[in-house]
Amino acid sequence: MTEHARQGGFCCASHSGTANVQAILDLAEARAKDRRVRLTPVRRRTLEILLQAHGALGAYDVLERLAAEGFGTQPPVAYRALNFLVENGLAHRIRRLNAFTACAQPSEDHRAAFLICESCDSVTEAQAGAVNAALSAAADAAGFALDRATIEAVGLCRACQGAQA
Amino acid sequence: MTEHARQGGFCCASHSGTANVQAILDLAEARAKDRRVRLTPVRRRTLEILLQAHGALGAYDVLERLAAEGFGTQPPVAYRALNFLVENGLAHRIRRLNAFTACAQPSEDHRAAFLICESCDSVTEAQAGAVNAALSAAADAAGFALDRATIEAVGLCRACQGAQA
DNA sequence: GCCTTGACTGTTATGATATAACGTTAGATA
DNA sequence: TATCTAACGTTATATCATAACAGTCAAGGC
Repeated sequence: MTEHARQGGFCCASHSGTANVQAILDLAEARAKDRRVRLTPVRRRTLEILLQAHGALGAYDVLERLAAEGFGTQPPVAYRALNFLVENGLAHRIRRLNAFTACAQPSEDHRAAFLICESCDSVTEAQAGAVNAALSAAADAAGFALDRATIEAVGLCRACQGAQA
Repeated sequence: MTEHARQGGFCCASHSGTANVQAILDLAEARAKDRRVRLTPVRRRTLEILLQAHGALGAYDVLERLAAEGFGTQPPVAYRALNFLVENGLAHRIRRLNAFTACAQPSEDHRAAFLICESCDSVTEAQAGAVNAALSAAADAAGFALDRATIEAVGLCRACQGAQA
């Protein structure tokens, strides 16, 4: 699974609009200040790497890039930065892919659901308000105190549906 | 994470009622016949192991038990049996725990959601009809052709809420 | 400004999870 | 029974993740 590479070909509209990247980095800075945590160089660079990536990146993919730029070369370097970003709502962990992706709308406390394309491995954040509401209801019914949830859908993205048809 | 052991203490009502185990095994046999697949000894035993377990088991936990009973000793033995069960709707993979659990209601094509207790690691299947409906709607809205989904909630089960209060 | 303190970084080492590939065995079926 | 394919068990290796520790740096008290 080393290659989550979707490097070639066209890019989905929602990702890596350059303006957007800058906006998110600014927001990350602001949030760090708010929360009294530090968006250090590795952390910031890790976020940039995720933002520039098409689709989700594995921790070792991120590590490779960080190492190439003079940051540490060992797994904990990547995992720590990634965990920081996840804890601070700047990135998400995609469990099905053992991978991470930048949060597309870090401004909302949005408890995202993810749409993972089986064909091109792209990951899209979906509006998950209704899904989470339904899940809350199901949890309530079971007497379960819900804290957080992983919601990951697998299927075909719009582009790949066309390609397969 | 080798020890998902919740061996001691009381048992949740939904699991390992012995009668229930037999019923599920019978159903598994029937389904195998239906589908023209074989519920071989390893596969059957693997299902039993999952049914007898409290909570989810890691592949290596299952392997250990299988090996002790004279089945193969290497990881693929467990993974193949577990994947067979998952593919045939007799077990579920819990990604957050890197673990597997027997399906509690294999008779329904129920696309389950899971409620994972942070305190005791118990895993409960929840009614997920509404959740899946909401997810389908969100996928539709994004032009995404949904095939299947992972829905895993983390929080506190009823018993552990009491214990923590 | 200087020192203390705690957070952060990078490292070594190891643990945990998962699969590829191949030869052998056993079931189905013609 | 001969043949074919699915399943099994193995070796080997890939992949993902964290524990523990030493050195470094930034922020706040003095």
